[in-house]
Amino acid sequence: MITKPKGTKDIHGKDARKWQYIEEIVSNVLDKYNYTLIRTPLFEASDLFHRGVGETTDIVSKETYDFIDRGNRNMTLRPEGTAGVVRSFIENKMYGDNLPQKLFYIGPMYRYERPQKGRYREFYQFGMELLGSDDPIGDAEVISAAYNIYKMLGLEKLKVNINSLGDSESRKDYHKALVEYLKPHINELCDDCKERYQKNPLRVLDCKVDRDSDILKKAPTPLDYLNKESKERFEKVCEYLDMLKVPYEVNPRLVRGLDYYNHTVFEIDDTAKDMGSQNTIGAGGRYNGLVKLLDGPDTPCMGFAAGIDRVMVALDAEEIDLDVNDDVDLFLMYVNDEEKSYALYLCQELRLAGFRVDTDYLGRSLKAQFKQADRLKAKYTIVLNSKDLDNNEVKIKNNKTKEEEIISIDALIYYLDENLEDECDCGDDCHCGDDCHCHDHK
RNA sequence: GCGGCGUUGGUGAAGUGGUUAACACACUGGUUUGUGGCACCAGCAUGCAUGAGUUCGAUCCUCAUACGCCGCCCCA
Repeated sequence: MITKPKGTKDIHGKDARKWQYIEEIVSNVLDKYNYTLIRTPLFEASDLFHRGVGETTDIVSKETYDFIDRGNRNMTLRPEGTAGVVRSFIENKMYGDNLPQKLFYIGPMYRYERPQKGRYREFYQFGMELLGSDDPIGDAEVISAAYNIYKMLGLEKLKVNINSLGDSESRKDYHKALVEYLKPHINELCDDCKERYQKNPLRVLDCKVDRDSDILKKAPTPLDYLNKESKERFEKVCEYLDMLKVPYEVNPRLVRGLDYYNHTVFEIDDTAKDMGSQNTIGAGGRYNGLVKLLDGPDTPCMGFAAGIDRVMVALDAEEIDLDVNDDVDLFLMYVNDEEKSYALYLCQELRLAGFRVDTDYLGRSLKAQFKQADRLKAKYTIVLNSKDLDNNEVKIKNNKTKEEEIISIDALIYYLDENLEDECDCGDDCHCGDDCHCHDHK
């Protein structure tokens, strides 16, 4: 038997409905912020990620899915979303359109890693990018949008960490200072940190092992080296976050793994137990240098990305059961051929009218059809009967109340409309019919 | 890239170096029922991830491979 590749998964059944629901919330919320969807290719020229994400990052140096296509081009399955969006921004000359450009994406990303909880080789992210604004309100808004999406999904145990790496000048100063500070202490650090010191000294800061040691507690942080401008900027971001009532914590030792960040960086964790070691459900920051690095005009940007797989883990850890509706409205039963063809027709009419309708496809006995209706949690059932059909009538049964009614076929749509309308359980006494966006109220 | 544990039917799983691989749920058929949901009866793994080895004989022991889960690294 051929099985799916390592670290991938099939999403189906009730889970698939949950995914759809999450994606719907993301789209709806970001639509209110006036972000528009952008879809970029799942694979790009390898150079895009080598230059954009950073040659020395682990993501690029050891986790990409690379392949050579039949035209001998080096291609890479995208390991993250920002590089592709920026490439598209430049290639389509969006910098010439109204700025800022406010874009969001949802889709699969690929990293060649050992799978574990909340981590797959093919995983899903949604993200947003604000391109062309350097104003701190953008930083605050992106963070709050991210926060609000999680809240909208019902997540409560959120922790927002923010920090500032400063502009390139501040960052350079700090880097130098940190290396000098750590140099005499090198042998007291854990083995991983010895390696980090060589490769990416900033990462020593959030080491899980040495985090509590005096060496790191006393180590300089990026905040200590912000120049005046960067510092004022960061204070503004915090001020705006207060205004937006986003609870956050300044974490001076927060650093990010991708090279393109500067100024504001942030991470949103879910603090519920059972999150495993992957408790970061989203992260982002400002990347003012990236567009220019990729040969576009110097354009300041702010962005965010969330791991949908991890959001699913978080929902699970917080024991939130997304209330997805997978019940069918009506199950149609039949016995003989005449009824069968009429069932086919009636199904179509009701579906076009907007109801979720199902029927038997296996020539099952009436008893088995009733069982099937129960399994599908049909709200209503109809057993087609030749005599009733001759009278242009059907007997419809409410499966909850067990009440049966004989109504004319012409009135069927109206009947279902009336009776299914108040099925909405958003708790807000809403009488939205088909176009229900009840979760908007929650 | 490194480490630990795991892999038995549609599902959850018990189990043993040697004829018929427990039990439950689900599923299918039947009986009963004023057209089902209850009850009862019957059916449902020639096979225990794959490959090789040890053995008279392996699902059970050994090794390798694949996949899964968890952790490290790293990251969403």
